[in-house]
Amino acid sequence: MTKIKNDAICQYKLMASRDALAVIQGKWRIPIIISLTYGNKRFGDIQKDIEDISPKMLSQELKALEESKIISRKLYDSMPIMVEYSLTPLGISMQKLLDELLKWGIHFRNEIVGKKKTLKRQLN
Amino acid sequence: MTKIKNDAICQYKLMASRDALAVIQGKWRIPIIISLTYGNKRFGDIQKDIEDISPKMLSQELKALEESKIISRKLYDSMPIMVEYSLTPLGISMQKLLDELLKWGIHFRNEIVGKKKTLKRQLN
DNA sequence: TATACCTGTTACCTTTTGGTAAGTAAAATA
DNA sequence: TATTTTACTTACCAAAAGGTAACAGGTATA
Repeated sequence: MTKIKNDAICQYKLMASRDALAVIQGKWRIPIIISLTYGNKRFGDIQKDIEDISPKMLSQELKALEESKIISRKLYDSMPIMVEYSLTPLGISMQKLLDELLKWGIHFRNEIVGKKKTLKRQLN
Repeated sequence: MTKIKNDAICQYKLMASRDALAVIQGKWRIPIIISLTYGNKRFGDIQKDIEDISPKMLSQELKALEESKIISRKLYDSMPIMVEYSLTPLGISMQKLLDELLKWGIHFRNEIVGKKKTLKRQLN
C-alpha cells in the first residue's frame, strides 16, 4: 500500500521533472536566465556575459524563453534601436531552483575536480 | 566597483551552472536519479518507473551517471543475474536541487498548463 | 529440448542541437 | 558618402542525442 502510494508519487514527480526539463533543456537557457537575474539586459549585454554564445543561438533561445513566459522582451524606439530583456514573475520564481543548481554545481566541482572555492564568501 | 564584483560573481555562477548542467543534461538522467531516490533498484525496476525509456538509453545513461559518481552499480551473482543501482553520497546530495526542480515544474505546469494539483498534499 | 527471465548490446536511422560565416536594416555619426 | 552601432537573420553544415528493432548470453524452469 505504501508502495503503491510511493509509485504514484514517483510518477507524479517524474512528470513534474519532465515539465521543468523541457523548459530548461539545452546549453544556453540556464546561463541566459542567470545573466538576467543580474538585472534587465540588452542583447549585447547578454552576449558579453556569455562569451561563447553566437547571436544565432542567443536569438533563438531568447525566443524560446519568451514563448515559455520566462522572460519578456521590450523594444525601445530609441536612436540606435534598443531591446531590453527581463525576467517575468515566472522567471523570477526559478530563483531557488537556480540557487540549488549553482550550489550543487560548486559542490560537484569540489568533489570531482577538487578545486578550491575562492569566491565562496561573496556568494553569501 | 559593485558592478565589477557582480560581474565576477555572475561569471562564477555561469561556470557552476555549466558544471551542473553537463551532468544533468539530457532527457533521462534526472528521471533516473528520481527513480533511485525511492530506493535501490534493478535495471528492470527503473524501466518500469520510466515507461518510455528504451534499454539502450537506460544502459547508456546509467553508465554516464556511474562515471560521474552519481550512482553506483552492484552485481549480485544470483540465479538469474541481478544488478542493483543506488545513489552515491554525491547523488544523494542532489536532493534539494531535485526538490526545487520538482516544485518549479509543478508551479510551471499550474501557471502555464493551468492544471490543478491533486497530489499536492501527499508531497508534504 | 525449448522457453522464459534478466541485463544488457548492436546496427542503423532520424531528429535535434549547436556552430560558422556572412548578410540585413535602419538610423546616427564622421 | 562611408562607417558605426544595434539587433538580429539566413544558409549551410557537423555533431550529438535519441529512437527502433533485433539479438546475445547465461541460468533456471517446464
